Amino acid sequence: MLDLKFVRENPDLIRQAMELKGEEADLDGLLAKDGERRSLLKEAEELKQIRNRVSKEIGQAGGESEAVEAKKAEMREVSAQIKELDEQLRQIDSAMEQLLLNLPNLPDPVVPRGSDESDNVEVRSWGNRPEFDFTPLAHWDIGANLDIIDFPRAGKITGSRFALYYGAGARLERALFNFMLDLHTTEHGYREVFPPFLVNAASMTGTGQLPKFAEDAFRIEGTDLYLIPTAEVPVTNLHRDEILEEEQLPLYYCAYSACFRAEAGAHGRDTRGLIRQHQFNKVELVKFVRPEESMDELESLTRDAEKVLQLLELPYRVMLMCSGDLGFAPAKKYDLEVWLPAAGTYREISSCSNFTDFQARRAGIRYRPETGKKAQFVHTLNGSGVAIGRTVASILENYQQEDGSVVIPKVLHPYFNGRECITAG
RNA sequence: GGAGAGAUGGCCGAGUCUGGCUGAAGGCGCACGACUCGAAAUCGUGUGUGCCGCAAGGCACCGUGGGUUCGAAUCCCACUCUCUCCGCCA
Repeated sequence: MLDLKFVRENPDLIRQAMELKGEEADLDGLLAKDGERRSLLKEAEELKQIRNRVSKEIGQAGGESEAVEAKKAEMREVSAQIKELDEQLRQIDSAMEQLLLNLPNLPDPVVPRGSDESDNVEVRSWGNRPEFDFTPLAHWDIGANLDIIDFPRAGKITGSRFALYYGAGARLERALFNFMLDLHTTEHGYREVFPPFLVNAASMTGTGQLPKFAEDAFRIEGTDLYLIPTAEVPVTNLHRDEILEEEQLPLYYCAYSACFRAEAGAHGRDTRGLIRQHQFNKVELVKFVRPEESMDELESLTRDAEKVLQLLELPYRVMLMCSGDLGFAPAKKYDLEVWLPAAGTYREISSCSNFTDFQARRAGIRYRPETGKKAQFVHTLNGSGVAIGRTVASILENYQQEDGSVVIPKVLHPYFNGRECITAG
């Protein structure tokens, strides 16, 4: 969310940002309501001032008299007017709130202009893509051949876009999030959090999933609760409506969670395999930082996520998102894309964003720069560290052998009792 | 699920029965000043947030939302959350 005063004073900047991001929002409607609100507010407050003054007089007068009765009668009328104005104000406020919640964050000046993913800029790449002297299989075939991933039965039990793991497959999933949590907590200084997987609407609004992206989330019928699309939601909302001490910053958290996404609007895309599931596992990194440090913190957050892929020896590249592919809430974002040999493409496996004060303002997360000074909004960041399902897909494909087996990345051996290879049977 | 208690400022905690001069006593913490070579202790002063306004100033906020009243932290209703006891349960 943007500051209302800022919006009022810089409508052109907002218009430019929406243009760059390709976002639509009713800015003119918001500005019109803002003017209307201020005049109503003035009127209401003047009446309240009168009421406060006269009520005090009535109290001081004590007892009953004709003069007092006259004042009461008069204030009855004033109160009725106030009630009416307050009702109008309430409606305008909530309408403005909705409009404000639908304005996108401003892109950082360094973000390249562009309309879609083809305009993203490769910042660096790492690792050597494996060369095969056979035709590499897609991970869903490898998983089926080894009998470690079962899509048909997951479909029977639940439906499409769900997966079921057996044996070494299940263990690989578990090994990966243990490995990632261990790495981030011991090497990168993150505090581990194990959050609820259901959150309320206020939390979803705080991080920006609501109100704009309601159809992307699973909602529990008859409740105010949503299945989390990412641990970003519960973890960022840890400090909702709090004022942090400056010495606490920066705060680094990492969390494993299952993630649930409705994938509305993705019909027919990535229908096979682990790439696009309604439920997947992920280790998420979340930071709360001082505003002046957030861009540096984005760099180190991205490096922390990259380290996972480096240790797993999976080739990847880092993409700087262009304005058109940036999305609603981030000011700046890097995607990590991992190599998938069967498709011969890089696929997003992590998304690292600096939201500046956009989420902090929605969620009321502030810090006090100096005792006695005014509290101000922190900057929040998060990034996948990394998505597990896509990591499994990438490992199966990059580490596959001609005989159908899959070598287990070295760094995972301790999580497999030293086992080095997944074979059929 | 049943019975009861509670929710007040950064924290603790009065005020609620008996509505008004209470944005809210007192304490802690914090900031500044005095004392000190320096510190502790002590003393003094100050210390919430948001909104409107060029300003002076005004308005709002005592869990949330309604209601009663000239006037609500205080009375009434609903809801949410917390705690205690009982029941049930992985």
